[in-house]
Amino acid sequence: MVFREGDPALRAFSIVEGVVKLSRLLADGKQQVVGFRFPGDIIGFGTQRTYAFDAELLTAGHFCRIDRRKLDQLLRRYPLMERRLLDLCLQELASTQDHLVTVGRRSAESRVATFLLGLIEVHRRRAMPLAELPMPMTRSDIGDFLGLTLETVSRTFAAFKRQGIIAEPGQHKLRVLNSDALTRIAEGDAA
Amino acid sequence: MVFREGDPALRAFSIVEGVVKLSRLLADGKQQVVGFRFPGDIIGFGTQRTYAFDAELLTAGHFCRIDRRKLDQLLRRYPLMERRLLDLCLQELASTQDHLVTVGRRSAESRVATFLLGLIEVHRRRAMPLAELPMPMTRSDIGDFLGLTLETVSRTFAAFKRQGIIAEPGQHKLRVLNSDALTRIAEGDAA
DNA sequence: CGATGCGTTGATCGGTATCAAGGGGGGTGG
DNA sequence: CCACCCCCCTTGATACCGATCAACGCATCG
Repeated sequence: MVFREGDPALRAFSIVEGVVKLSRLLADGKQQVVGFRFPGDIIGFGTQRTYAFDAELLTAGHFCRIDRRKLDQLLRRYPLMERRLLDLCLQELASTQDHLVTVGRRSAESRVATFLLGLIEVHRRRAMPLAELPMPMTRSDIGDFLGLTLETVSRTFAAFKRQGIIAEPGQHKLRVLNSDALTRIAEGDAA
Repeated sequence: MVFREGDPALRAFSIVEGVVKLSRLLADGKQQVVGFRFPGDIIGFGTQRTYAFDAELLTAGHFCRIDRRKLDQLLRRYPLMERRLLDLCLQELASTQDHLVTVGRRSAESRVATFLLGLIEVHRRRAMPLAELPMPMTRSDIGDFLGLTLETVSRTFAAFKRQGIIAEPGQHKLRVLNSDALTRIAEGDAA
């Protein structure tokens, strides 16, 4: 765990290495994953007293820790930084809204396809090799992200493999063989 | 319409009067409502070139229009305002994440109950009379907000009325008779 | 007076959850 | 080094919730 929902928010973290799962716990023990974060992302920044969600490291990794008070000092000295944080926050808001659309209105197949396309996009933006993507999250994590059970996620992965759309050459490794098909499936079931 | 997704974002709006529905359009014509906004809220602020969603007025109302360029000037003059905007954005982010939890992991009954509790909360915070809340959104709007069909929303309202939990004394008017029951239903089906 | 939009209710279907059983891999301790 | 355990994944059978299809009532408006 990096930090937990409700902990006093004493510092922000810039991810140097590793993948982080952000999630909220429900009363009945279920969790909703609100997002995954990758190297270069900043988590836990903001102005609230406590963190709004759990952050858990899915792989080995390390951070650049940023003390909140020092951050505040920096912000006072360099007002432009505040603008950057606002940008960041707006981006997160937009992506959370996107995700809401996915979870609210799409079939299981379409959700999983959207998730996989997102993974590709993350790696493309970081100019990482696309042939074989690391995918450190478990079926259960993915299910909690997409609002599905882990069984449904597993079945959907199996179906995509049968159709030759993806392959899993090893544990937590993903190869995308037909991203056009994924795009089609993500956009709607027709076709 | 106040503005549409993709329009150049030339100004922000502070809602003086009225209820606004924020939504995104999907490829297949469906829409996902990402939130409702009420008097006192500010919409369309930010740093992006274009608006990230549609904004539609559900009732008569009017705004205080804020020119983007003037806003930028203000921000340069009063850096503290930027902090306020960041706060606002973080709050929206948190509420969108909450909503994601609702849509992703809950039953139809629980979603509707959560929606109604949210309505109450909005009015409580504005110190408005709670006996009879205005509820200008249609069943369809509510369905698109909660990731349900309008029929399911209608049936759930009917069930709540039968159980004496709510009443609708008129068009777009809501009376909550048993908010404890709503809280119980919202938290989980058990009980 | 017809048209249109919103709401209600009923019947049926299907997708996904749930329940269940078993396999495999990696880590730990004996 | 090996055996065991735990966690994750897979696959199957079944149930159920909510979507879909359909018909109708009611108000508002032209």
